[in-house]
Amino acid sequence: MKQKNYPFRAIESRWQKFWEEEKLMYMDESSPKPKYYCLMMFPYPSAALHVGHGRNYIIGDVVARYKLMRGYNVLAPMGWDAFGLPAENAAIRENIHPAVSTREHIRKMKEQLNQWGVLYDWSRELATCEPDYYKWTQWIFLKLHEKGLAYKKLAPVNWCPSCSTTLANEEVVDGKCERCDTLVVQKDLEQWFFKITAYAERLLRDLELLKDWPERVKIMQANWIGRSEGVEIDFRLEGNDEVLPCFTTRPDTIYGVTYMVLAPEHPLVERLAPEEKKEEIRRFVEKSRKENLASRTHLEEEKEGVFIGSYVINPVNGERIPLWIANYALMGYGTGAVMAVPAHDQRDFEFAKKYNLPVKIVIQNPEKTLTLDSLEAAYVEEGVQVGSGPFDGLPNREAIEKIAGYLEEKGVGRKRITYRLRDWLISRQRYWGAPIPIIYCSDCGTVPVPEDDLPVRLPEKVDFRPQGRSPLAGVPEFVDTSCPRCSRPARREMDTIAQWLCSCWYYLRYLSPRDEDRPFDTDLVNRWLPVDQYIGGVEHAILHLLYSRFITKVLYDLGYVGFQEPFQRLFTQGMIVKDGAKMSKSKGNVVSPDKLIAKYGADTVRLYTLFIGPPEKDAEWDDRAVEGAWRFLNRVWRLIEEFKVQSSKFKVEDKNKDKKLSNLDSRRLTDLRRKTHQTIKKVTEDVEGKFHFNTAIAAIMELVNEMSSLSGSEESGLPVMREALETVVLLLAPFVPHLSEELWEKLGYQGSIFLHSWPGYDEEALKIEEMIVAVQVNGKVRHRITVAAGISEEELKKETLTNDRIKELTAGKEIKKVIIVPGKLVNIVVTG
RNA sequence: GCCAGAGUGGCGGAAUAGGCAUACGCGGCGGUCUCAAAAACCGUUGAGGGUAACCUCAUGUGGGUUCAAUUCCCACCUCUGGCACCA
Repeated sequence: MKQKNYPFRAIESRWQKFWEEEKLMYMDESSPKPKYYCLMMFPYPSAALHVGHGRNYIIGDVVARYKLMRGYNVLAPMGWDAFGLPAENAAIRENIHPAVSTREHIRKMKEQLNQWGVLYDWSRELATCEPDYYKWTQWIFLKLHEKGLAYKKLAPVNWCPSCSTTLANEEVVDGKCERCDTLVVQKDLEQWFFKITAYAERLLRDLELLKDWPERVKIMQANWIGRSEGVEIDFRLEGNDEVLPCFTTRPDTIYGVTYMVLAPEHPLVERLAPEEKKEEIRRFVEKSRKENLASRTHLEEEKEGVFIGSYVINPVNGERIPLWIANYALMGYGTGAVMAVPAHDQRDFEFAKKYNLPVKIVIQNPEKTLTLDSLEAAYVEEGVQVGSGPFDGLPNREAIEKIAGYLEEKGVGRKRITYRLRDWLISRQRYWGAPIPIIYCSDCGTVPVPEDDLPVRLPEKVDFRPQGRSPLAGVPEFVDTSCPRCSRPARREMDTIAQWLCSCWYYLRYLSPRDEDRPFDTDLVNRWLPVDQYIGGVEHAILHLLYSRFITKVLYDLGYVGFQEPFQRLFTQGMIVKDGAKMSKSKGNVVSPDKLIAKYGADTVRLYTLFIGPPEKDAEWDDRAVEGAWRFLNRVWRLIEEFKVQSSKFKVEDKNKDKKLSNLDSRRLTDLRRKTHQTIKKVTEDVEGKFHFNTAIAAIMELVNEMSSLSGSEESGLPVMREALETVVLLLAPFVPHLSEELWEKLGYQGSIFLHSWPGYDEEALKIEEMIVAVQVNGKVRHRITVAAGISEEELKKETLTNDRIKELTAGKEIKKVIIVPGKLVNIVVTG
């Protein structure tokens, strides 16, 4: 007989059409079923998707379809993160208007999603570049502005020379632009910021609420926020009453301060320098500004500095402390001033050695006495206070508290908490983004655009190629406007909003995507959020997820939403790599799903993608291994074809399984029934728990293997066979939906399998009559015996010790101990 | 440097409230079908030894706890990711 492959092409197109017509995945607002919001991170429409991207959508689709079968009212929407640099750069490269290329990319990607059999409620589709969406992104900007959380200031900011725009701190990776790897430089620019630092504490604290987030994502966010407790100490400037505050986490080392360092950008530098030093200092400041961020913030970089020429006074002992500026002090952290304790800080130590500054030991090592001559590195371990006046003899851990208290009492310091987190730079000098809704009037100053005037539309006819200033500056119809307050001529803000803000709130918009009167419906949103399951790549651990949490908290404070965290559960899937590397066009290792789908169908690609390994881990793609998934699906197909032939031969119409099952005589059938129910249990647990689809699929394969070996059985076995087959099809449904629908129909059912409920298992069927127990001698498995399932420990012991083979193995030896592990093994400990 | 996570057959990976290591799949080998090949199907497959029953060795390395360790403890090595002059 010629083996025929199953006709996946016809099956897949048939069911894709059916699902869309039946609106299978369209959420029904009036449904009484419990809600389930299953959200996948929406993509940038910049290029065609590869199999690595597919993993995200396939996992999400499995979860959505599974929840559908579990009787939930599922919301699984999809949209497009369409604004921002990737879309704009692609547009520049292809020399097509971003609006056109974006639309084209969306069309292509949507087609791919459809081919994968991934379902969404397309009636809720949105794109962040549409005016009816970005109108509300602008509205959020205005709300933050109203609250004093959006401000403009002149500051040294990250500038990417290649992208010709400023970047947020979070977009600078290793001193390079996250997008194009160009070295980022510092520039002084007037830019818009969001005061995310005002939420630092809450963003950190509320991580504890996120019980179902991966631990590593929470750790990454906590590190990024970088809370540290310390003291801000006032150092008086010598010769006047001005005070220079300085943050430290080590007040216990205050007696060891031998110099002080200011960041080159520190505003006091210019003023404090005496006339004869000004030139030298100006040159140093210039030089360190030119250094890019990458080298300014790396340990390996040589520390350099210049003595300013003035002094400050140590508040605890009145010592005169020289003031320096150095490249290793950062303006953005603490107060931009560092009290230097070379004996107990490695950076200060290196700097002091280089410039011959004094070193003073104030924490003594209790193990091995430190001396100035032998000190080769800063001593940063714990120890005992020395040379610290009234605090001598205290363990330094205690001294931290004591000295902090002492400084507060004296009024020269206060406990403070600082964060590594900086305010979020939100303006971009690019075209493809939402215009910042601000107008500058020479009389009224900075005026927000009134809500009624939103959206501030992005003009279409613009030369959007990067030229170092905002492309919108070249569009007078856009820039020239009138002041909303006094109606006199005014100018619009020409920068656009960073794309990250657009993706900070899209999950709220999905509930009422066409609402023209408000960004989202508070009632609806409170009913549907937090998102039950968010699925996406770990690369967004900080940027997108931190920003979204921030915006949600702001909206909560403003009373627009009733929850403080947007995403209840988060799942971050691993990357799919090829030849050990991330798929990329430049490496030429991109696996396109199109060819594979044409050859094997979407179900095979889905099954392999899920089977490749645990979904939270990276996995290596192997084209050959796809065959395995393909072979398996064909086997399932054939099994059902054969079953149909067989059952028609016996003319079994009986659907009453229980009656048939009660007089089963064949042991193999009992075993199959047990396997069936074991598989239901296993698959359900794997899907409910950690999304371990790989082991769930392996379990189904085992069941199918057992059925194959049982082919050609007698008539009485048909109901058991039928139950097993139906189970296989139901359990496979979320993974391989097209084939499952088709087989479900072949088994005689009408309507979508996803409207049928997920199978439950029968505890009775799981029971076993006898089991195989491993017998160990001194911890090594030597034999196996078959015993009744309900056997007592005593009986099992007896049974084991009287067994001929065991007697042989223990002959001439003294049995010291017998260890019984119920249901698993017996270990006989012998001597000799 | 610091913080996570991970090291298991030729390969992807199973199994950790300690209890039969290598499930499932890929690849390999042998067979069936075929003039032949491919596909498909069936069997076999950790390494070494033995005619065989069986034996020995194997979960990154070295120790430890235990009747029993991939799983727990200590030290180290390697890889991946994040952070990295944050005072």
